[in-house]
Amino acid sequence: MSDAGKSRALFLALLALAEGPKHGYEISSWVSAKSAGFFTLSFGALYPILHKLEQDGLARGSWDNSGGARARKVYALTAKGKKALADERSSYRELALAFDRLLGESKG
Amino acid sequence: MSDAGKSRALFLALLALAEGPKHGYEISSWVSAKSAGFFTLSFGALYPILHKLEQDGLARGSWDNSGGARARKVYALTAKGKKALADERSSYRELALAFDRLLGESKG
DNA sequence: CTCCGATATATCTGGCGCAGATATATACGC
DNA sequence: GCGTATATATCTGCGCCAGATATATCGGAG
Repeated sequence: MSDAGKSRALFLALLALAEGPKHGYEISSWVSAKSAGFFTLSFGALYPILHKLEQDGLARGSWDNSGGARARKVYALTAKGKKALADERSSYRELALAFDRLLGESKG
Repeated sequence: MSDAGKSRALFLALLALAEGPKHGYEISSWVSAKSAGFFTLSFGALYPILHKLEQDGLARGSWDNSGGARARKVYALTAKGKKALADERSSYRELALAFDRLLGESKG
């Protein structure tokens, strides 16, 4: 198997952050909303990804304790993260093309 | 996460069998050839799938001991298997559409 | 003022899909 | 007789992810 599209959850998280800085809960909501419920990003999948993103320097996380809100950690894509997303995008495009070729050949 | 596209290997195996009955080794070769090497279906993934396909009545397997060839088990899609493939196809289409909508929105 | 649901982050567990390694056996060319 | 390609099969380990669980705060309903 090709390893393209290895982790959907990672791709979706990067996609959410590409629109602007967000905290975990917000990313999860964004994914559900923007995909009309088709995709769901569970917290059990999301948080480890967020930590890895920060650890690998793809996103910068900063605590927002601004008054009257429970503490939330806001993540913003770094330049490296934007590049990683671009890579994921082209991987996805290749994957989709490969599938389309296969699907196109057999039975219109 | 949506469970669409849960198993690429299964989809690829069904796709190979849709073109005509094949045995395991042949399915693996077909996938590599038709995708120009983009996809690879390892035997460790393929054989368990083939057994499950037979067990679930999606494919019928029959041993071919015809003279001068090592014994090979040829699988052919059943009506149920063809329906399963049609379902996989439409699942894939939905998945691709969902991704395209998401990708289209952020950064054309 | 208390309960409850929504917000919010986080970890742990188990299941599943798959690649790679390994085992076994036969056909064919050299 | 030997190596390579053909052929089926299982086992192991790793990575991804859903669901369960824990903890804490905020705002509104009662």
